[in-house]
Amino acid sequence: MPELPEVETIRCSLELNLTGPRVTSVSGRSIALRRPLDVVRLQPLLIGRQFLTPRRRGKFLLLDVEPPGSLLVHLGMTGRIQLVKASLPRRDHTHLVIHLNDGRQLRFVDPRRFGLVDWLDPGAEERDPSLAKLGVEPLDPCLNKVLPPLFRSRRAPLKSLLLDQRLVAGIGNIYAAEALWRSGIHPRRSGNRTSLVRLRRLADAVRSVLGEAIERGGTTLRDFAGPDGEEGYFAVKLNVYGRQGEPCVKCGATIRAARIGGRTTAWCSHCQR
DNA sequence: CCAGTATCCTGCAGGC
DNA sequence: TGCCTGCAGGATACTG
Repeated sequence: MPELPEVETIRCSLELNLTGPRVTSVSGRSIALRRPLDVVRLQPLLIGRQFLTPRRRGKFLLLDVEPPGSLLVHLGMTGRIQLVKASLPRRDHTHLVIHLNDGRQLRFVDPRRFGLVDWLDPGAEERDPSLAKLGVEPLDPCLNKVLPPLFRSRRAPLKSLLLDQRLVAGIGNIYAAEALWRSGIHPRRSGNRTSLVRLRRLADAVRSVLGEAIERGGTTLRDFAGPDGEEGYFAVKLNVYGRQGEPCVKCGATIRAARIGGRTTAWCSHCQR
């Protein structure tokens, strides 16, 4: 489900609400997620420990604890993290529950099970097979210097390149489509057939689209810091994603959609060349 | 190495 | 109403 802005919003919420209490117990069912979830292994690693300020890398969350070590979390398509009172009924597909000594629980819920929760010993980050391959952080101010040469050496469609986490880490199907629309570039255009000027524009669009989404997430964050404290997903104003058949907000032409690199992609055939 | 496809899983919307 | 199909915001193993 979530892309970088949603993960960053969750990270921010956990920074405000998860640091402090200690873990009293860990429960759940060991089950096949993207990586096998091993609840029994997590118990001695987490019990008695305290969460520190969480970090994010691409769409991964790193929940550091003291003494040192980290929970590595990825939400896949349908993963959710809840930080709630223990009395709140559990949703279906709650795979892991971390009990805290202030009466709350950190829960990992994931119906489709494309997500993961794993343990990283101190220093294991660099060796983790998923983390090690990740490309540049898209919010890095240098993105418009780094992305153009990277994309120019590929002939896959820009849409596919944006989704490749080894090149840029954190963009998903929604924000890839939105960034292409914002920069006026056709999603099927090949990397090596796109000018450096336009690639710089694409990089800037990626940064601004993600940045604005995070700001809106921050706004939502204030709203949902309510009684149950459930993580919510926020509705960003989307200009092309899911709008096929509707008029382009810029030019009025009909938004089209097709599969590119196996993923449905929407674009404006007039604005995007 | 690169590009494209199949695949893991559940839930839901739409067609008949 | 129920059954079936296809599709969903992801990552990766595999193929050519």
